[in-house]
Amino acid sequence: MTYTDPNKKFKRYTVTSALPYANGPIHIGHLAGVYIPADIYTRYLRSVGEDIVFIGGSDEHGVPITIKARKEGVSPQDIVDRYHEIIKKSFKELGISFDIYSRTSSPVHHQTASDFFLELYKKGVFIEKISQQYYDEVAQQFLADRYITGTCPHCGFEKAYGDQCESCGTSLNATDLKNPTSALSGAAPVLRDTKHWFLPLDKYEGWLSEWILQGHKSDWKANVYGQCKSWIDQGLQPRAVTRDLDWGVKVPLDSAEGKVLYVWFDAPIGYISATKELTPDWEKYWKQEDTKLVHFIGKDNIVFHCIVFPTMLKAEGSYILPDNVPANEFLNLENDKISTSRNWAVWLHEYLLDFPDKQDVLRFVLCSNAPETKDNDFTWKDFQAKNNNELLAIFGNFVNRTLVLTQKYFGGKTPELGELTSLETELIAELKEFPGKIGRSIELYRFREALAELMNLARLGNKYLTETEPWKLIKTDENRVKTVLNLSLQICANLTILCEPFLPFTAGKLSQMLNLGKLNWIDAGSYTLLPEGHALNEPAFLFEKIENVQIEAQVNKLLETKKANELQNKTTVLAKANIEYDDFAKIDIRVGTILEAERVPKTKKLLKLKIDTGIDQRTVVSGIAEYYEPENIIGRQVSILVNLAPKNLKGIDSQGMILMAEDADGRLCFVAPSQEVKNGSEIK
RNA sequence: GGCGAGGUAGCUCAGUUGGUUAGAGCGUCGGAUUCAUAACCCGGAGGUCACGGGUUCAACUCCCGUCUUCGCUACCA
Repeated sequence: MTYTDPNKKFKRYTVTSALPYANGPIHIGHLAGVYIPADIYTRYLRSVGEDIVFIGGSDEHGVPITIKARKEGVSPQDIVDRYHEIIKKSFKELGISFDIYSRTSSPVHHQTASDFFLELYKKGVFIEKISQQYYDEVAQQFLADRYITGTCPHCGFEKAYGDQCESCGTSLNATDLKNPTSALSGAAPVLRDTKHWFLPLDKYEGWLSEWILQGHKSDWKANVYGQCKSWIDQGLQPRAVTRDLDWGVKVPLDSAEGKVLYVWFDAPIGYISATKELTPDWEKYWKQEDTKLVHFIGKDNIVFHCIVFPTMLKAEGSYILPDNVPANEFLNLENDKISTSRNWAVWLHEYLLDFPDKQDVLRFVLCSNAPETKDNDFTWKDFQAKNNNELLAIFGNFVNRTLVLTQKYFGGKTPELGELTSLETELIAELKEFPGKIGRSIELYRFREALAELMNLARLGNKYLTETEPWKLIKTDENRVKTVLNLSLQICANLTILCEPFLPFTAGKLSQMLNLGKLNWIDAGSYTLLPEGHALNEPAFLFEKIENVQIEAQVNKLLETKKANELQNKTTVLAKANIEYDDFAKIDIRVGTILEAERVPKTKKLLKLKIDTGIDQRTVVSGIAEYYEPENIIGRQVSILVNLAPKNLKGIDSQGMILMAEDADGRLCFVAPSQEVKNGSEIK
């Protein structure tokens, strides 16, 4: 029985958490954004007595995994096996309570995804398109964009990938590359026709608009709603659901040899296949209108879960749609973006080793600091402060002082509840409100708020003890002390129930110390959870202080990473292959002077320059607007490549290229003669 | 440039449909206390609600503009 659905519109819940990509371990960003909120939500609903399945699993297909496998000389299966195990184990140790943690390489998933595709195919949902794609004739296969390297058409970097140039950061199409080379065989690939199936999102625009823009205007988070609106308003395009690749779910059609489902198509179906693996009753969790489907994801996944996947479900026809998609923003680490490739992260499996038995500390910190409404920052100093000054000082300390006093005065047995003063009746009335307040916040996906409310219950307890001063009263009025400690113990019992979704390990310890049986949310709010004379177990600390040395060790670890990264940045790009003098002689570089400069409207980086090259005056468009103000560069001498074929940019014919030096972080500056020379002077 | 989400106390965040004196936690300062892991409890200080206009009797809240952070997207010979 939930607080926000008193009429019981929903009879059961399907909660999914984004499938982590199995090419690396889990870090705190994943946890704060997705898994901790999802786990709190799930544990709460279980405690409330709802029928719920909590689904997770590894996303194991896609090109990056095949690339990593090639690099390491192992099979893609080896890669996903490795990370799947690390991820699964670390989730379990943190207490993320999946009902099933599956994987998309499982046979059930392959079958399910395949069937799903076939069903849409039979319904005539897809459109087929033939396009040209690079094919490696030596390796006899089509090449994913990532498998093609070549010269970047923008910056000339020779090892740009087919989807992106790592030198200038531009995203590319493989067909943009000059001198494309296959990473498989080293051969020059050729363009070949290939057929692919597309999901025509454009045809569902009207429906999406009605369902999301009208139907979920008030209950979806602002960031989620806004992002969806932005996509729908801009107009949706058909999206390819298949790829030429041999790692993934095979396209179940005769004419689709060597093709697999595109990873974004197969991954969300993983939620369904995992449910299938979990229970033969899976259909009621996916196909009955009285099931509430909730996707926990990060903001990078909004479009897939709000637009693409629902369109797939809608097109299939027999599935329910998500009721909510509570996407979180991003978590930063020590003022810098978390990055797997730069190793700038706190890795869960490392945390679990460095801070044994402190799962709840991480859960607490990441929940209280979760990026629910905007990007947030994790710092080790804050981690320490939250543990020492809140979790320990308020929660742990209250429990400890209550148990120690009970041990001391009453031999560890729950004393009897005597006469109640107005102080107690107020306390009892307040206590009664907590389950509802916390529950409602959780149901509305306001986990920070819920956790803060939980802490307020411990505060209430501390205040009660301070106000009644049982350590003084014991000398004069033992009966009164019995009442005070009885109620304090009842608060501890309530904390046990209410903290479980957030701090399951603590709940376990508390339950053991209080010698409690299994209690549920419905029991909370009561002041008679522990009967008179109930024997307690030996008290122990719930939390321990985190010392400066431990924090310094973690900070130093990050500083090391930073140093290593800087070193790496300093290493310059390797020299290109040798050329003959004749090749160089073809290049005509002159010194010229900037006569005019203005911004190209509606661009961020482009300046339109008029250059006196000594030969002529010509117009050049240059991407330097982020580094130079137009008015500051007029009259400057620059180097200009004058015999480059003209190119039209934003409607302007650019006749040449200004030479720029670029450092590791992409900053540009002019390359110019060290003293003024005549315009038109050759550079050689 | 377009779109989306932000910009509120030193830090992390609340502020519902515009309505007394803008709130909370942590930190800080002071007090009280000693049952408790120097913890708890009480109190104080601390805010031009990014900035500039406008609507209104009244604006953190609504409208317009500017600056700024993050994300997506375009361009960057």
